[in-house]
Amino acid sequence: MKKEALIFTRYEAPFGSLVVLGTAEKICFAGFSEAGHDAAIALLRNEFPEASISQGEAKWHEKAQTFLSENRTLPRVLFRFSGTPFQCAVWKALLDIPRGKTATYAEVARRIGHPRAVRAVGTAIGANPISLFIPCHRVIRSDATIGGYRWGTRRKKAILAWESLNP
DNA sequence: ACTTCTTCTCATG
DNA sequence: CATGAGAAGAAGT
Repeated sequence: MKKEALIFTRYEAPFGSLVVLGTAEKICFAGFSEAGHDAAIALLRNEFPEASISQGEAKWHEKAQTFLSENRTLPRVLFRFSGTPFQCAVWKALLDIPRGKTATYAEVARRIGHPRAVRAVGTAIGANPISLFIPCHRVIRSDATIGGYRWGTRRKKAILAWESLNP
């Protein structure tokens, strides 16, 4: 199988160092890594063992930067979803959450037509490879408490705070 | 009234 | 088969 060429860029955000990975055209992964440059690469290689990863500036670089500085939403066509149909449905639903707002897991479940599959939704959101850009951090529990977060609940709070303080 | 516990639910590994 | 980034209702304090 031919190795896919993927490009990554690191960004500094108020809530941590972000690593964004994708093809020249589309973003397929985003995560946090404070542990340093090498650790970031290791993380990416671990997520995509079959890809050849190098640093560089892809087409989405400018938009990603705009997103971080102006806190805007990215068009979903910019993302490359890889996952089960269920996961894709969940992630698309997340993109419809207005910036600065939050939704509950139950609401997301209802939106995709499985009102009772709240738990499954939680798992699917947790598996989201493009954190931050797909606003998984905007999803909270029904009683308004912060649920879990793949990158730590502390970070989840930080992001939410940043979003509300940044018009 | 508040806290804990029990049960329901469903995609995933 | 067991588990999870949940939720609603019951039971106990």
